Amino acid sequence: MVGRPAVPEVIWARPERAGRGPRPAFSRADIAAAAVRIADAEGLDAVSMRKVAAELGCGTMSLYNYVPRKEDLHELMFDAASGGYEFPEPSGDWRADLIALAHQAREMMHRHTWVPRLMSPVYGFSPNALRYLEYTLSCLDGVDARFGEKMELIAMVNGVVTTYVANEIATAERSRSLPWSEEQEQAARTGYLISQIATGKYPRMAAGFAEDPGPIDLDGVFDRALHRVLDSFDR
Amino acid sequence: MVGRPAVPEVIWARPERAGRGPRPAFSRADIAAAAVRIADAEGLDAVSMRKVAAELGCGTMSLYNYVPRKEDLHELMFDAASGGYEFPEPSGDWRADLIALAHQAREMMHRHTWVPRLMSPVYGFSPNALRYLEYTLSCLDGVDARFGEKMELIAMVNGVVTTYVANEIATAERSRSLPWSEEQEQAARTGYLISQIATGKYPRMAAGFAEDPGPIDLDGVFDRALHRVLDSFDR
DNA sequence: TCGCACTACGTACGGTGTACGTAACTACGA
DNA sequence: TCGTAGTTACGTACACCGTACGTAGTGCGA
Repeated sequence: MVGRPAVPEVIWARPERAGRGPRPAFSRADIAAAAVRIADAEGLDAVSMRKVAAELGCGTMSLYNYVPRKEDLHELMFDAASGGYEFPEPSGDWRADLIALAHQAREMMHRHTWVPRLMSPVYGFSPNALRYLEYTLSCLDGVDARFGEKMELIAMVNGVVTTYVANEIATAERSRSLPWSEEQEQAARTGYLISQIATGKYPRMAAGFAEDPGPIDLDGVFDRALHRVLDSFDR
Repeated sequence: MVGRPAVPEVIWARPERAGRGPRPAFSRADIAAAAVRIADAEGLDAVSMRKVAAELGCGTMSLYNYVPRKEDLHELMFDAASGGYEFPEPSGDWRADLIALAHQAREMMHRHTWVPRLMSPVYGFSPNALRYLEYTLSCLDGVDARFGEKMELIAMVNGVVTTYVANEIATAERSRSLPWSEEQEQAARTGYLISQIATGKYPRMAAGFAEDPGPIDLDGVFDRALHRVLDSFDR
């Protein structure tokens, strides 16, 4: 009898080791690490129950003893990726602290490009997500604001980070599953865009692209957006 | 011979009607509408090539004459959902105009809850996306800013709308595929959260939730975030 | 009129998540 | 101490997915 429940269950509420029966061959960390290895190497879509089980060296259905649904595997992955943060003692300058944390998050997502895609479906509070949240709140200890306001600030910062990194990554991550190169794809897209602009139906876009400011400075765009959000809370 | 290309291609660059052969039985709008019907009724994951073909009343593989890859079907869906905007003459108050547009977008995403999930993978410039962009730029005609700055503003506004609506929707959209009710799921999640907070490991979250400000005012959260973004460009 | 590019679509392949059944194993209650 | 209940392990099977490929019919351009 496989222990899949007929009632909602948070995977983190399950004990890693049940009382009876043989001792589990793998820990949650083992499983998460295997899934993360696959996702890093071949992309999130390559993470299947079969492949993770093979990576662990066990039968496919054995995995279901540890992870009742694939969604829970994603939750393990997200938590594992969130486990690498450094939480230095808050400096007293909450803006600087949040900026540093946002940069950590951005770097993590560049290392694990599948994380932004997991942000929407995974809305749970995994252990490392809770640690992250608590630390962020600690950075705001000196700020005179209600809890709700602080949470809104944190949500906006996290939102900006996720949104912007997702955009930065989009092309690269997409091209993994395509039978042609990223450059070819880009060329086709921009070619169509240029042809559309050339129709004259979009004069403002035409004027804008005529300026040609050279390649986009992604770091600058990210930092400006981040600073704007922080400024908007810093009246 | 099915006309699937070995080279990248933007679906919008394809002519709807080829010269030779029998006239196509469906238009792109027909196909998009069928897919949208399914997604609205059963969720995005229920949109498969087979189901869309069945909804149209044709064989599965016939659909590939119109839509070379499933990704293109998503692009059609996104464009169809973006086709319902109203673009009133800009009032001269760009903040008000962008707020109105953001509210339109939010309402659209509440009607078509699958749109936020399509925002990341679909990064193309569909016809209606271009119209939307051009209109947004026209709202900023009087603003003294470079093209790049305006685009950054638009990106932030769109980002906020998508992020926030995605969060608003997450629970409801998720619960569609689950064998239990949304309320049961919520209860399990918050139950775990409470148990974690009760451990004392997260004192700031504990203190915050102890305040208990009642149910979250989603409209207010959305509007505040939107206003903050606009303010940050309005020095 | 010829030929070719197109439409239509059935079949088939390799993949997916996971329900279910069976066998081995171990900690707990008696 | 000894069942036995609950766990681990895992093979098989089902329904579904995207889509490659082949074939037949259709109608425009030459």
